[in-house]
Amino acid sequence: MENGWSWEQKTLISELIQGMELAKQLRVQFSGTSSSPESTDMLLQRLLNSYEKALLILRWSGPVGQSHTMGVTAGVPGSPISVNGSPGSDEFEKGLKDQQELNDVSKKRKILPRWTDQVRVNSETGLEGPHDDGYSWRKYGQKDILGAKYPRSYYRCTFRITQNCWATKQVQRSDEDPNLFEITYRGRHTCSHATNLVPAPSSPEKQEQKHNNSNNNNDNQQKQSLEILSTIRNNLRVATENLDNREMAHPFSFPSTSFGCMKSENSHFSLSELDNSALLGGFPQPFLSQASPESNYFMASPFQVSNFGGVHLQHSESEIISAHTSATNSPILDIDFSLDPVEIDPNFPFDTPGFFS
DNA sequence: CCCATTTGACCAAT
DNA sequence: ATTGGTCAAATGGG
Repeated sequence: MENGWSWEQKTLISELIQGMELAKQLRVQFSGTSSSPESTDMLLQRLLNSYEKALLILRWSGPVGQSHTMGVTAGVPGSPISVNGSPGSDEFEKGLKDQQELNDVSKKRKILPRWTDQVRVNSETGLEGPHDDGYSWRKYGQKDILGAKYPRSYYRCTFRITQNCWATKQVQRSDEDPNLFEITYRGRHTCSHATNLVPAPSSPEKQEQKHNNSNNNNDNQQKQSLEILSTIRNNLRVATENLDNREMAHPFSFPSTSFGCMKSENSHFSLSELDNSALLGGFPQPFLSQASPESNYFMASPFQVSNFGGVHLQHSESEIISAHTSATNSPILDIDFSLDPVEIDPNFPFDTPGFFS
């Protein structure tokens, strides 16, 4: 299956990614040394931002002749770490095989898009874990893995119930390098259409959910708004926690709510990020922030990329667009009862709201 | 009291 | 039977 990208485009992308990876490695090295001047960090960050933007622009313009029916074709993958031994092509083949099998026999297995990312954590900077990738996760399990030194943690989206968001992730600490975490994402977030959470109560205190509820379009959203509030609370908390980091150097600060299940503490969003949010109808992705591995792929082709900047896409179910856009206001229950959420993959990547300019 | 995490049990896939 | 993944009761924090 061809994804529509020309060879030149692919090459261009890979070159950009490579440059970005190198820049990130450089930054890691610099951040290790205490003697790195502040300006170096900032320069590197700006360098990375430039890469981000370039990649974004490239992808927004899309592959040549690509039909944009699927909306955004790809997000820029996040936080590529080292290029070390990433089994890119193997994974690609694997994904391809899976996909073929999936097409041939409609296996009723729940195969969600899955990709892994690696996050390195500066252990001494008070950062406790790789966990803040911009989404609200709820831990639901932990398991000792055979042959692994550290247990694996299982997280699901906080909004699984209320918004039928089936994104999950697994966090596995690396054996040899305890500062390295491998995070496997499964499924994508569909929780952002929590609509009217835009009014960011600048006071995170327990405002009455009921009041907001009247603002909410539906009746069954009571619990939802409650969770939203808690998310907002989390946002604020995290935002303050992370202030110590290098993130301070970043010119853009986000209104700390607004994005569904997204947390917005990744303050080094670039302008392109803002554009994203707008284009995607409030469905931002924490692109590329080195601290935010959550890099959602939104691609028309199930396996457009196999190894994109350190993010290994393992396989991806073909995207089924269940278009509950803002027009449909009660999509959750509908999906809940009429469709198997897993099989249908209620993810609605983006119905290309952004492409009509 | 509410909510998130912990943790052993359970289940499903090899 | 073993292992990875999820559930859900218990626990603990705010």
